[in-house]
Order: sequence, then structure tokens, then C-alpha cells
Amino acid sequence: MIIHKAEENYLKAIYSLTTAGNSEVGTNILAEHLSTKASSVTDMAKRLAEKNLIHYTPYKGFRLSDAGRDIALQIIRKHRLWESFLVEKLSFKWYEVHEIAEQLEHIQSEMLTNRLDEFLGYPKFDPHGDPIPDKNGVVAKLNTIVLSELEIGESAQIMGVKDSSAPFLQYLESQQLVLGTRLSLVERFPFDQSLKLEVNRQDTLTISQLVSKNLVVQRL
Amino acid sequence: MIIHKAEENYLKAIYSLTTAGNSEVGTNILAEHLSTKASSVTDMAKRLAEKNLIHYTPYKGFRLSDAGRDIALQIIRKHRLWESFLVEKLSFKWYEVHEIAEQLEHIQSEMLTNRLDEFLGYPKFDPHGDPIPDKNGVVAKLNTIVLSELEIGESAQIMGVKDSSAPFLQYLESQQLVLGTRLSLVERFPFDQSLKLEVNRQDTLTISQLVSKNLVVQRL
DNA sequence: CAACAAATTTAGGTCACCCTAAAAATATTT
DNA sequence: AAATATTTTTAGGGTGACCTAAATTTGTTG
Repeated sequence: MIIHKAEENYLKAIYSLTTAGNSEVGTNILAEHLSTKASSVTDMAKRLAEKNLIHYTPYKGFRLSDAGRDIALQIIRKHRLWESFLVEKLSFKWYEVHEIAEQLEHIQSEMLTNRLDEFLGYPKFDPHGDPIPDKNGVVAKLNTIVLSELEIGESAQIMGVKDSSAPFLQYLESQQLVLGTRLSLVERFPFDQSLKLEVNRQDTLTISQLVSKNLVVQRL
Repeated sequence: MIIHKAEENYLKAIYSLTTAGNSEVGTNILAEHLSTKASSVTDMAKRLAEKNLIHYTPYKGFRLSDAGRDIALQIIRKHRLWESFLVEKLSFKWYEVHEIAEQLEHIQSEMLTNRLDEFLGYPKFDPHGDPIPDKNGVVAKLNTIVLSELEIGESAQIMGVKDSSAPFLQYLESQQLVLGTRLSLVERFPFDQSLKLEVNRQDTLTISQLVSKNLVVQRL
């Protein structure tokens, strides 16, 4: 069965919107996520249901079928492997790679994907700290929290981001908050929930709640 | 201006059919080359002419415009760089890479193309011996001939192939006729124009005219 | 629970790309 | 040069993926 690029993008979007809590996605939310219109989503939903890639009852939202989830995971695998390639081998910055990986994730060749994986040394995480599904679609689970959940005095290491927009990633880099950076929480200001951090055991830095809610860390 | 994947493939096809002698391509030849129908080609010709990528007068054939040629050369550049990447870095065989490169050549990011070029060490030729256009679309000229044109007693080095189908490339590999191989012409049998070669200064090998006409070599 | 608001689907249209079959233009042969 | 063959274009359709505007269903609230 041929799965088109647009279909792959829908499956990927449904996947990321459903794993974030809710098990069903609505038409409007999906439309917004894909920068398209609700009617187009309904259109596509019929095609995907026809191909047994999603479960769909009109007015009731969509849910991935097992086949649909498999495809979504393979796309995500390819996306994250290519992002790793771009950063590790071609010296791209982590905030420059998303759009290119959006294109590369649709290249069809299992052999290519697996060779790339091998070439990169079977990485478990991409440059944003997101886990890379293996060739069977198995995703490594990680004991991570968002920085805003850290307690005063605790230390943590930056593992990734919730928001991977270029402006946010550039901001992080300007503050030396890159992947792997170690930090500890010095103080929380109740007024606006901003946080004072000690970074790399030397500098201190204050960040807003918006930032702390979008930074994924692992307790040390 | 947005140039679609299908349009890029037409430009590439027109380019390779025109540089091979004739300066104009006809509808049927192009249709066959692209595995499509003549009417579809006419259809596309109108769109490409509309975008000033080709010169087109009905019934008179097509010719690339300067803008069209620039695009064709960039696609070919990307195709050959990706083929080099697959062979050099991911250990693909030279006869396995064509279909994958057909997909990768449409990835849009000048930065990616240039970084890839750098990563590969600015190669001048791809694994099939075809020259890789540089970022300005300049193609290295090479003083090559097909093996069938070699004279008795002359030596040469394999630079590439005219036919890059997997069966032919696999045949070559089985006979140790890989890129860079040095050979000299021992004898030509007038009966069927088959050739007796000495390969790598040790083995001798007899090849048919079909093979000798599809092997590109450089005199030594 | 009726009335309104929000979410979703349907109806009908566009665009890129491809198709078949028929018509028209060009090339070749007698 | 007329007849035939070949090449190319036009006419009319189909599909995937999108759109706007109008209907419909579902959810919320007075």
C-alpha cells in the first residue's frame, strides 16, 4: 500500500497529539497543528480510515490504528536520525535542523534508515533530547521532568525541550542552556514563578516560567 | 517561485536528453524517458513555459531556458552528492544508490547541499564517474572516451558508465571492472567487435561490444 | 429544554499531475 | 503533390490534497 507524504504527516501529527495525554484528537486541533483547515482534515480522515490507518467515527475524533502508529513511529525515527546526522556530521545547530528533517523523514528506504542509524552509532536520543524509536518502533522511556517541577536545591541535566521553535532554541543557546548542561535550582520567586539557577557550577541565571516549563531535564 | 518535484524531474530529463547531442527534445522521447504519456508531457510543457523554465513552441519541441538549466544542474548536483554520500559514508554499492538519490535530490536546502559537499571533501565525480556540478553549476569537463574507441595496445582507467542500470553495474563488479580500474586493450575481434583486455596488469578478460560501448574510460 | 455557540462535516470548487481517445499538425513515402 | 504514417496537441476525465461557504451535529447555558 502506498502512503503519501501528506498522509504520513497526518499520522505523525495524530501520534504526537495523542501521546501527549488525550487518546483522541479532534478535527480543529489537528487542523491547527498542520496549518490547514478543518474540512481538509475531515477529507483526509476518510482516506486514512479507508486505509485502516486510523479509527474514525464522524464527530468523534481520530485515533491511530496499530498500523498507523507503526508508520508514525517510523517517520519519527527517520526525522530524529536525520536531525542527529545534521548536527553530528554536518555541524548544523540544533535549532536549524527541523525544517530539513521534515523533508528527509519522508525518504523511503529501510536500508538507508538502518545504515544511517549504524553510521551514527545507534543514538538513543536526538539533538533535542527526544528518544529515537528503534527499527521495531520501540521508544526508550526516560525519567524526565520539566524544569519547573524541580525542587529548590536539586540538580539536573538538560535533556531536551518541549518547544522546539527556532527562537526558543536560539534563546537557550544564548544563555548556554544547551543539551547536557548541568544546573541546580537556587531559588523560586513566587510572584511570577521565575527561577534562579546555577549553571555549570559557576554562573547564575534567572529564567521565566515560560522557559522552565519548556525545558526538559533529568534529576541528577 | 515554487518548483514542484515533478517539474524538477522534467527539467532534469530535458537536460540529460539535450546535452547528449541534440539541442531540442521531442514530446515522445521525453515521455518515454519519464515513463509517462505524451499528453502529460504537453501538459507539463505549458506549465514550465509559463514559468519561463523552458522555451516551447507547439510541435517544435522543448529547450531549457537559462533558469531551467540552472535548476536542472542543481538537481544533478544534489543527486550526485547524495550518491557519493551513500557509497562513501554508508557503504552502499554503486548500483544500489540510484533510486534513493532520486528521492534525496529533491530535498530543498542550499545550506544542506553545501555542507554535504564539504563533508564529502568537495568530490569532483560521483561513484559512477559522472562529474558533480559545483555550487555555481559549473561541471568539470573530462577527456573521456568509451572503451570501444580505445586502440590496440593503449591503456586506460575506468571513469564511469553510460548505462547505470543495476544489472550492468553488477556485471561490471563481478568482472572487477570497478571505478579506477586500469586496463589495456590486447586484441579486438572483428567478428563481433568483442575486446580482450588486460586488467590490473595481470588477468585477461574478454568483453562484448555492448559492454565496451557503455564503459567510459580515460586514456593513460 | 430551547437557544445559542462551537465543532465538524458536506457541497462544490481549484490546482498539479496523470490518463485515454480523438483531432490536428508534421514528416515520409509513393 | 497526395496519401499515409508519425508525432503532438486538445478534449474531457480522474485522483489527491487543499480551499470557502453552508449545513449539520454536538455541547453549553440561560
